[in-house]
Amino acid sequence: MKIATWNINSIRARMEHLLVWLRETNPDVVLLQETKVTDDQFPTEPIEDLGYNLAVHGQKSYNGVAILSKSPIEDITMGLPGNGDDSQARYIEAVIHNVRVASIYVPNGQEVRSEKFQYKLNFLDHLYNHVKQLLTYEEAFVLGGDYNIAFTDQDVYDPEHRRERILCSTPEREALRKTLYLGLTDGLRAMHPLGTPKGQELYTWWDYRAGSWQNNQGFRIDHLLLSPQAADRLQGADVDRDVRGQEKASDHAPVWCEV
DNA sequence: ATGGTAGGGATCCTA
Repeated sequence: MKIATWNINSIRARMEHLLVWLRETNPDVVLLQETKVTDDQFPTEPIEDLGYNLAVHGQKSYNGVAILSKSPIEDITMGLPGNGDDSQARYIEAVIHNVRVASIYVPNGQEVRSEKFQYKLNFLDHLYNHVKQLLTYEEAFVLGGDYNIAFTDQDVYDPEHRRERILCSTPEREALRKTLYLGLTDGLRAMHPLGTPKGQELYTWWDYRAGSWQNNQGFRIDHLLLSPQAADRLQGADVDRDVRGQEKASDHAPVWCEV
C-alpha cells in the first residue's frame, strides 16, 4: 500500500499537476493539505475518473485537507479530536484497508511567541493526546501531513540562520518530538538515515521567495509518522522532488511511503 | 532587519 502526503497549495490551482502525478506514481492513498476550497467546490470528478474515492474537509480560502483512496474510505473523522469546534479545517482521519490514516495541516505559527504560534502549540498538544489514544488500539496507522516543523538541524538548509525561528524553534520541536517519542516512526528518515549527500537532502518544502528552489534552500517539514504496527511493515519512503521543479508547482513536494 | 513569491479573493491575509 503506497501512501503519499502532499501540500498542494490550492487544489484548483494544482489540479493538472495532481492528475499527472497520480497517473505517473499511482499511489493507493493520498493525503492532501491546503486544498483552499469548500467541500461543495472541490473538483471531485477528474479524481474519481482515475479510480479514487474522496473524503474532503475544507473551508473557503485557507487550509483544507482531503483523503484520496482507491479502496473504500471508512470511519471518517473531520477535525482534530479535542480541538473543540475549530473553524480551521486542518485534520481528517479515516480507515482504509484496516490502516488508519490522517491528513494533517499543522498551523504554520507565523512568528515564535505570536498568538498564531500559541495556536500551533495548542494544536500539537491536542495531536499528542489524540495519538496517545490511537496507540491504545495497537493498530497500523500512518499520520501524514504538513507539520510545519523540521525535526532537526539536518532537516534545514541553513540551521544557524533559522535558529529559534518558525519551523525550527525549540518549543515547537519539543511539542512534536513528544508525540514522536510516544513510539511513532518518522517514515522518511527511517528509510534515509542521516548523512545524505549534498543536493540530495530530504527537503519537502522550498519557499517561493528568494530563489529558494533554485538554490536548494529547503526544509523537511512534511512527514509520515507511523505506528509500530505500520513501521514493522515499512518497505520504502521517498520525496517526489522533481514535482517541485515543474512550472507553477506547489511549494511542497509529495512524500510517500510503502507499507 | 527586510523583502523576496504565490494563492485566494478582496483591495489584504496567510504562508
